[in-house]
Amino acid sequence: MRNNDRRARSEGSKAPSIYDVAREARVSVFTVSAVINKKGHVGATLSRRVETAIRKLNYRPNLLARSLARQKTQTIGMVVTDIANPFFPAIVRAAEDTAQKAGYSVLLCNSDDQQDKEARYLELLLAKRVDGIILNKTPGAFSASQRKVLADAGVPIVLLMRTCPGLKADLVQTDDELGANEAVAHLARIGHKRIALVAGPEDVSNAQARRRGYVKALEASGLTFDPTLVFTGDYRIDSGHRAGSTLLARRPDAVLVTNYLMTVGLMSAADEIGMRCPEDFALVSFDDYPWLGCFRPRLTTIELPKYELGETAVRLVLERIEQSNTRVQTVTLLPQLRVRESCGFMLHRRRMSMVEKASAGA
Amino acid sequence: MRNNDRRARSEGSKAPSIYDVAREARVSVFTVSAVINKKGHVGATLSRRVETAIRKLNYRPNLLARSLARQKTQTIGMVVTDIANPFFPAIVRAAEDTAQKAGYSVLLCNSDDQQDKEARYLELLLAKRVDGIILNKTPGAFSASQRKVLADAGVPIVLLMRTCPGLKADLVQTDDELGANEAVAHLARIGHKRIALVAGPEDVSNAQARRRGYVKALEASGLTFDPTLVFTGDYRIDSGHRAGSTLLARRPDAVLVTNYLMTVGLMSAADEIGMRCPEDFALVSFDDYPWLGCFRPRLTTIELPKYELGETAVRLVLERIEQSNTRVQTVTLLPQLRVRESCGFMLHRRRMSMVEKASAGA
DNA sequence: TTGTAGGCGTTATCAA
DNA sequence: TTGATAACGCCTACAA
Repeated sequence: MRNNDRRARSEGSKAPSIYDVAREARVSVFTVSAVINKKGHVGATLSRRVETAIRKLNYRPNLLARSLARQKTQTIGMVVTDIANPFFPAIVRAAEDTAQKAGYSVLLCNSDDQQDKEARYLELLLAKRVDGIILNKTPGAFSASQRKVLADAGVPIVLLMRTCPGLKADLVQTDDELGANEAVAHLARIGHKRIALVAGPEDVSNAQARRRGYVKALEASGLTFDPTLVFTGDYRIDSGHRAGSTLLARRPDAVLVTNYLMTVGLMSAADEIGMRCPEDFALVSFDDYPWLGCFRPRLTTIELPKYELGETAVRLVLERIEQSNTRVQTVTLLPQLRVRESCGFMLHRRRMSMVEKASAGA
Repeated sequence: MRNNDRRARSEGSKAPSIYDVAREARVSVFTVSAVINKKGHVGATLSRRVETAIRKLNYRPNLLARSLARQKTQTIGMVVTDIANPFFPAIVRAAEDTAQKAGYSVLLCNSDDQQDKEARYLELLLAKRVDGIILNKTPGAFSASQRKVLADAGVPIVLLMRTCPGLKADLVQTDDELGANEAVAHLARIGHKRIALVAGPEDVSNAQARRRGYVKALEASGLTFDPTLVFTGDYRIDSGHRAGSTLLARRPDAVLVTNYLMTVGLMSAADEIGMRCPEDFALVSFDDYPWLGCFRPRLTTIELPKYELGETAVRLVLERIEQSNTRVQTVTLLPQLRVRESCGFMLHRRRMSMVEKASAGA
């Protein structure tokens, strides 16, 4: 009696509703709904009539209305620093794929590592009633009121690559301490003594881990930690450039740069002051990309499994959406050292074989 | 009488609705709604009472319900080939920014250049009742039924970088014929004769344009078009690799690669067969990235204004959402040739100056 | 200026 | 198995 009457007019422009289908098929909306959602228990005859009506009217369920009624949007929000940072596209892509397979969509937000932007986006996601959130937290913690808001909303949150002080939530990350450790150990093994570090923001958990790995590997290799060989950047190109100008002037043997954008900055700084890699300094960079193996210097990198990160993040939110009572879990994926040329390994090998020849000749 | 009664219980978990606010503020939902939407004409007293109630209950409008009621989702769908293709992140980012400023969200979809995926995503976007769609069309046209579906839905569509046969819609693109033309003209100018082309899919408009630019520049430079020097790829790394294996064996002086991923593939192929750029062959690539200037060879590129692309695409959809009666428009942005080393310009200069010296000495 | 009530397009409960 | 009808939470004529 509510919807069935109006719109008797031959649909001027508006999309057909479930009522239109019901009328066309001479059944009730319930039946139509049951057919659409394959609830079974609908007679073959009616079922067929409904199918026909749907095709005839070109009916397409309004997902908005469905979400409102079901109290579930089949959408997960994802806020990352910046999709234009090449670290994220693969992760986002993986998240999209995984979500899609499970019938979910992904709403992407860029925080630019700014807390106010992040806050606004989270607000938006809550207002849109997303079923879950994947969060690459900006540096720093949430305020008490923010934490309360999030808790009250009761939306599952999965942290991505960065923990958040005071927020107990699922977490997907990579073992960055291990990654940095291996990188530095490798550099030390092939003879580098003065190993510099271009670190990420001090209040970002993965930056801390990378720093720890650096320090520990230094100790384990019997090298002394030199604070003047550490530059703290913000994971962006500019800071990498500044790091290069500062650090390279101190003539390190090698430098570990903890993300790709900073490596790009550092390399241009090196260009400007005429220093070459690996001849004048060795370099290992976090993050690997398909193009790093085919340009010079071929970068030695610590690859982070980006696709798995996105996949896992979505898997965790979905699990929590389905049953929120399970206990918080952390998934830590393994990085992988890919030795190429920038670390000076080839130079090292050549030196070694020359030494061998020399001693053989003696 | 419908919503106000239930939920007298002290909100167990559910989010407060506008009715809760109304009750708390002892006003009607209308008043609350008016305050929220700043419709003015609400007394100062009530207004204040409402504000207080909102804060107290931590009320947050349900955007789903609002969308359903207003018949407007403030969301635009964006379907691109693959966000993991480095060409897209900046565009998507720009779109996100621009949309956000206007109060819209962006729903991102990856078609992988597969028509069925594209179709499914378009279906999804329509079901979600997005207000507009930005489409980086897969190769090929829409079927008649698809065109009808899209037309019936009445959703504004803006084409991005690729036209769609049979679909009259707004379009943002770059002048790729010009870009390719300038690149090839430059190559010819510095002495390259046998210039190869790694083209994109034949049924993609921008690939056609790039091919046209190549051919015309060849003609204008008095060089003959050699079909064996043209390889048709699909804008992905693998096809670039195949292009490299095939084309480089024919010893071209130079090659124009029409996107970055194919350049990556071609460069690794070159590595494998021991050919170096620019010594053994010159190269110009479409798309520029911040990191192309600091690795060797420094790539000469045709930069496409990615940010403006995304920005313009959103601007166009928004315009059409607001008034759909304006006539279809095409925006063509200008590419920019960035001469670095891979095109052999430096080698050319050196040769030139040697010639000068030689003739001076004579 | 404010309130009432119906509509947005679904789902879901409860009878029949 | 079906049908009527009340949510879902918001907007918005139409009244008051």
